Amino acid sequence: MSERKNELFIYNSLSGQKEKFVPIHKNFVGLYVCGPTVYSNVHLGNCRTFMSFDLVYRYLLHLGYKVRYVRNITDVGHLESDGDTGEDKIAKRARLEQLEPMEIVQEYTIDFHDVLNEFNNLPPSIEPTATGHIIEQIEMIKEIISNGYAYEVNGSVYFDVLKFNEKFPYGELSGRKIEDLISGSRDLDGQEEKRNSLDFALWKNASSEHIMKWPSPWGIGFPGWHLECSAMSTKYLGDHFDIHGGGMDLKFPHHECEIAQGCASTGKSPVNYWMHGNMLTLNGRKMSKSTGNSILPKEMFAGTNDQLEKAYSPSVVRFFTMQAHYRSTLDFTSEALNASEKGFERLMDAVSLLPKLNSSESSSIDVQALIATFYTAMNDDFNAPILVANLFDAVKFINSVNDGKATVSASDLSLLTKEIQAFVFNVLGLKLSEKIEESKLEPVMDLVLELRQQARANKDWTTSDQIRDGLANAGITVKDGKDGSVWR
RNA sequence: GGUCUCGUGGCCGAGCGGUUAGGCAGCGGUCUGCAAAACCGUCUACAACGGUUCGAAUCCGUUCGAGACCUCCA
Repeated sequence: MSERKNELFIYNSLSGQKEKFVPIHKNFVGLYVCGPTVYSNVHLGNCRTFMSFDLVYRYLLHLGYKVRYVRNITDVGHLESDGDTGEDKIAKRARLEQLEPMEIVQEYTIDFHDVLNEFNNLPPSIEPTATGHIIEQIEMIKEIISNGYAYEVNGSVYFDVLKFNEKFPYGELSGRKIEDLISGSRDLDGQEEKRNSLDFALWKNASSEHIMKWPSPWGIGFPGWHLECSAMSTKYLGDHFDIHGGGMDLKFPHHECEIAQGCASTGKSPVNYWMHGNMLTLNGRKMSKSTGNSILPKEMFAGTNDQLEKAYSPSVVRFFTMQAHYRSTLDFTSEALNASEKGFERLMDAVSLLPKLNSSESSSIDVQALIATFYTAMNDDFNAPILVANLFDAVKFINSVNDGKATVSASDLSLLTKEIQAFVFNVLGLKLSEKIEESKLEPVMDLVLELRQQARANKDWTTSDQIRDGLANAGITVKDGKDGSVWR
């Protein structure tokens, strides 16, 4: 599939248009995605972003790229509020729960991994933590200071945005003009140390009661939030790499600051392609921890949230997110989920049918052309909804072959099977619905269906319906086809 | 207040200058002991008003509505 690599286009937030993807090093891709701050449980909105980039990662792998995927864990330095006076989020949580900060970090890191694993996200190649890279962050601050783009005040170091803007465009990514930013910024407490309110902290002096702190050339303190991503992406991907992703809400100021830090320390912009995933909305509003407008994955799998009619499996939720483009907002409702669940089952039924199909002399449709549409969709900025629509064309074809209303040649069948399985399982990351002890159940079901078939042959509908209803109560659906019955 | 995005049929959601997106739901058939599934057919669209164009959901303008960012958030 290597020739298909040359046809991938990615929407670059920096330029505002789709650009042909050309990696810095042939066949290799460096991908960095901003991870979570582990001070509470991840909600569904967070998960959508990580699923979006999981799709990107998976498709790049499918195209044959060797991808180094780095996604951080923020375990220090993320302040609770603006003005750089707020408490560290993790430290605050630790104080409230009377725990060590690292106990908080551990608890929610495990939760994060569990949930992403449920959604069948591939783990990143490297998952660095901010606290594990204090030295790298200090080194980067030193470089920025020596290049003249940062200054120290009372043991804290701030990035000098106005000075930086003289040489580099600040606000390029988010499309902001520095004058607007200056006039639009509010006066907040605790900013006396800064030369300008736009300046952001690279290092913060820690008060004596502060729990998480480290020694530095400027005294005891802790790193600013924006710095960790710059330090860790540089360490593992170099000072210039291919793709940087994250949620739309990180575009400003976080990613803007990352660009500034990169330029200020190395003289060049750190990233070629910036990608931003859009938000998941609930009741028309962004899902958000701080406003409480969110649903937790565990509530979803258990069906315990009042906003949901019932429980939904991780694969259904994943399929639901894949039916919308990653750059569009997606509205979350039980009704939409129900529709996705039905569609998901139909897709998976067809996929399971694939190996059981009989081949013919020739194919009644152009199978190669059908497969090509899968690539066309994904090459157009990872357009998963189009891919899904095209897969449903394949579903129709598969069912028609199964009904004897269409034909497929042996070679086309093996090709189609290979590609569909690749796109459904490897690219979209969907899984067949979790079946209960299928290996043990299989012979039992064969026996039960055989008995029912005998009853049907004798026109003993009472017995046959009794078996069908009984199985339905056990969560097993029986479908009667021309060539006998199947169950699922 | 500033910057920006969006407004598609009952619901979710693609498309972004000329073709049926797709899924779910609905309706009519085929099949079936019945049901389910599957298949075939079918109905609802592009917020409003102007403009550009041979042609606009798609480009431009205005209005209305919703949302995001500007402050922690994926």
